[in-house]
Amino acid sequence: MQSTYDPKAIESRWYQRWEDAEAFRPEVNPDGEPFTIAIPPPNVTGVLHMGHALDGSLQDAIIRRKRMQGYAALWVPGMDHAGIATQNVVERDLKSEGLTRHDLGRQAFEEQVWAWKHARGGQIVHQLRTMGFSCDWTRERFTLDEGLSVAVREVFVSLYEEGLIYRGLRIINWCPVCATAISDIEVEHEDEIGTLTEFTYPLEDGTGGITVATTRPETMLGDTGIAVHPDDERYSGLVGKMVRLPLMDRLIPIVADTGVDREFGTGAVKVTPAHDPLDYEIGQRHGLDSVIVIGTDARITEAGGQFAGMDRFEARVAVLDALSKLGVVGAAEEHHHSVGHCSRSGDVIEPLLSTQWFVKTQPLAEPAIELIKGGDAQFSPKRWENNYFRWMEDIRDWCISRQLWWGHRIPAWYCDDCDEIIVARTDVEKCTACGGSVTADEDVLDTWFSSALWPFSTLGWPDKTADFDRYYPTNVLVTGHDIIFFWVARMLMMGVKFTGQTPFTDVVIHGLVRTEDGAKMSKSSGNVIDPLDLVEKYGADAVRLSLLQAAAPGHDIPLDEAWVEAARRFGNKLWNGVRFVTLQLDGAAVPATGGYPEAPVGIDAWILDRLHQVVREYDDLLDRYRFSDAVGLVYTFVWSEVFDWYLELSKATLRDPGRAAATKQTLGVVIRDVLKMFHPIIPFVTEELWSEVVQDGLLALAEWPTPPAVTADTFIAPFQELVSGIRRFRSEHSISPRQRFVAHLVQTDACGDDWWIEQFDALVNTEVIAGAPPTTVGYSHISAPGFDVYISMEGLIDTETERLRIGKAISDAEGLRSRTAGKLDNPNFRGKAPADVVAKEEAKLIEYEQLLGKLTQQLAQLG
RNA sequence: GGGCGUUUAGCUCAGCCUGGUUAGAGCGCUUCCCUUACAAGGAAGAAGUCGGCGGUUCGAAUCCGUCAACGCCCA
Repeated sequence: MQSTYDPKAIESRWYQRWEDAEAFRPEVNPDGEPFTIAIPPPNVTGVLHMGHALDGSLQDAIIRRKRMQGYAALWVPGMDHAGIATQNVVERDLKSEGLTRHDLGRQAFEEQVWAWKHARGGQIVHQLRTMGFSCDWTRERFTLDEGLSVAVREVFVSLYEEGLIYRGLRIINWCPVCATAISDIEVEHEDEIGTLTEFTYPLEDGTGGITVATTRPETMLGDTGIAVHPDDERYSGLVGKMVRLPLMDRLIPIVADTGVDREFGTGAVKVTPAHDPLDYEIGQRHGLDSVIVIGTDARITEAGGQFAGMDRFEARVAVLDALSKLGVVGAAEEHHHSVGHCSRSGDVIEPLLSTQWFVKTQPLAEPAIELIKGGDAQFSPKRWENNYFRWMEDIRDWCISRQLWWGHRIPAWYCDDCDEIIVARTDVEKCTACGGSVTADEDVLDTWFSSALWPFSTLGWPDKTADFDRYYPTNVLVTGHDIIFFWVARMLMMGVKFTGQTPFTDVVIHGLVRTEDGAKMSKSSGNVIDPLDLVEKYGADAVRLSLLQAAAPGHDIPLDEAWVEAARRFGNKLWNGVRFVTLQLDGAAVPATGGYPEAPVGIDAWILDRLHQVVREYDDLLDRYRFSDAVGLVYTFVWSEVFDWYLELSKATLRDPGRAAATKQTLGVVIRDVLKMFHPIIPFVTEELWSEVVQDGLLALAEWPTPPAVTADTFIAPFQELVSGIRRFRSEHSISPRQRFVAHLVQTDACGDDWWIEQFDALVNTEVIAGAPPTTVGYSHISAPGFDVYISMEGLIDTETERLRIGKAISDAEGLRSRTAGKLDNPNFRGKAPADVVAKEEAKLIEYEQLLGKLTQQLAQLG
């Protein structure tokens, strides 16, 4: 073995071997109970970022352990087609050649996107391999695959037939840059400071005017009414009258509507039904016209008269200016309001009256809420359920049509001769009503519509496939809290609707990876940390380990590169620990399973007992998705117990021919089980080390450890305390580690063995004389439960320093004693606390008092 | 306006669900040590009134209430 750990060399060699062995196919455990995870599909345009690295590390930690536990573990990978993003990428390429998609035409454009997908899309799939994620690539899926497209069409048509998908004229969110409608949750609201300006519209009868206020003056071109609250006495005489809309010279009515907020502005509002959701409702109730004055290109339409062709923001200024000239503009004041922006392009959303396809979500939401309430599925951490319920209980219809060319075409055809709309599973050529020719709907579906089907469409649904039968429903879904609404909620709705059961039983929610100082990573602020850079620098294992260490349930993770570096150092530590073991074993292989010593004693029994406890606790934490705690547990166990203590202690035992064999055996199985425990976290280095230790088979396919319970003596903790005490003593007296001295060791409790005497040489460079305490004065005294050590002060110890050392020890011990005594003196504590807690405190009190007695005596003996 | 989260060592964070150890980790800091597994290391140490106030309890970082600051989501 090399003396240093080189992640790059190791990581390049294992992934292919795993795939060659088909290790990631569930068929490796043909008799195992199925365990399935469907990956949150990354965008086909995507490249690996920290979010994917975290999300994948969590899923891999879960699935690798399940595989080792004998489950038929399946992690289904794939990508989604990312309608808008992918179309944008290809359009950008076209633009560099001076072309638009319209120049190519729809079919040629689609071919171009497929060509792009095959040539340059899906980089992320290879990057996921770099991270070591154990997906079954033979089952990789893409949302535009034929099978998944069948699923999409089946769901669309079924929902349409049931009346849960409809086509309708509604105010939708229009993104002028993306040139498509988007759904409500793709709109991000930002608080902005606008100007609330008052205008006065003249009454037709010449008896004055009515003053309204708006932050969007340009929309007045589309006003078709004025609304006031019916109980608003200021305007009660005006309801029913007509006003003359300035600039447009149009007569519009004043109506009374309870939807008007009397406190806002003047209490009278202009009504623009085609460009505001609330106005649209008012317009509907009062039969007002809807005049679209801002088009899909965000410019004023022909209906905007003299302003036609002007950009909406230019028009805002121009309209205001024109109104000023008419003398109808009144007060203007700063106004804080929320403005919707497209989450993809960032452009200001234009509310626009438009005919689109919608999913009627409420009937779908109710059973999906029940899945969680009834315990068929649960969020972890549980508190995210509240978030889910709040959104689901107030859910609004989902606009699913997109004015794009890349995606699942909406399976609707319109008769050219009659009013018939045909929605069908197979393509339609003739009108089913009149036999006339038909025109296909131009639009495609929201990408999330196909993603909502992912857990079952990837397994072959709607066909009754063997995979669907065996691996559905999936067991765990791991994702960030940012897409609970976009994806998790919709999968639950579609899953229960179409398969009759929950698509997954556990929803593990994790946080977002942030920068070291807690800022959100974003391209625009240039603070993005590329996981592949970190992999290059520290190795994929280090990236995985550091993310999992930091992954406290459901919390955001500020990523400090120092953690990644520390994680790589752990890899080096593990590497060298294994190197020590293999040197001791001198070429002998450790069995892949079992091989535990029959009747271990001494340090072997101690470490095997700890191993047993740690595996149990680790399993419990992982079962509860407490990744940070679980990793912390085994990390500390390996470094602080196995390496810092057991390995050091074993050095003495290994020199003893009578005990070396048992310790070698113990070293082998302990390190082997450590590799097993760490494999789901850091697969590459553990697999490499497995090939050195076990020398057979793949760790990825090895059995999860189940070390037997061991009865261990309890001497190790006091012994550790004693060793630390002597080391501290050296440090406090500035005694060089090289300076050897004699220590009289007195054992006050029988330990049943004298193994520790030889340990002093190695651990504290001290010659030990065991037996009775020295009778003369002039000794320093170090105690631990069961042990006393006396060290001659002559030529070694400065009396004044020793006085200070003992004085400090006394005050520390006195603090502990009084704290414990205080509890025990309280009759309520004795009366109400559980007996074992009381007993523990009593034992502590005795220990502290004994220690204090010894220390006081020592101080007295110093003179 | 509604909901959620955060506040613990110089820095970045665990621990709180399920109350009881001398409150932990990494990085940083101080001192010593290149002891043939590892200097990417070892040993020892300093460093925290657990955001404020109030309550429940024999006992609170942990449970409850309240206030403050910061952050996120929804409207």
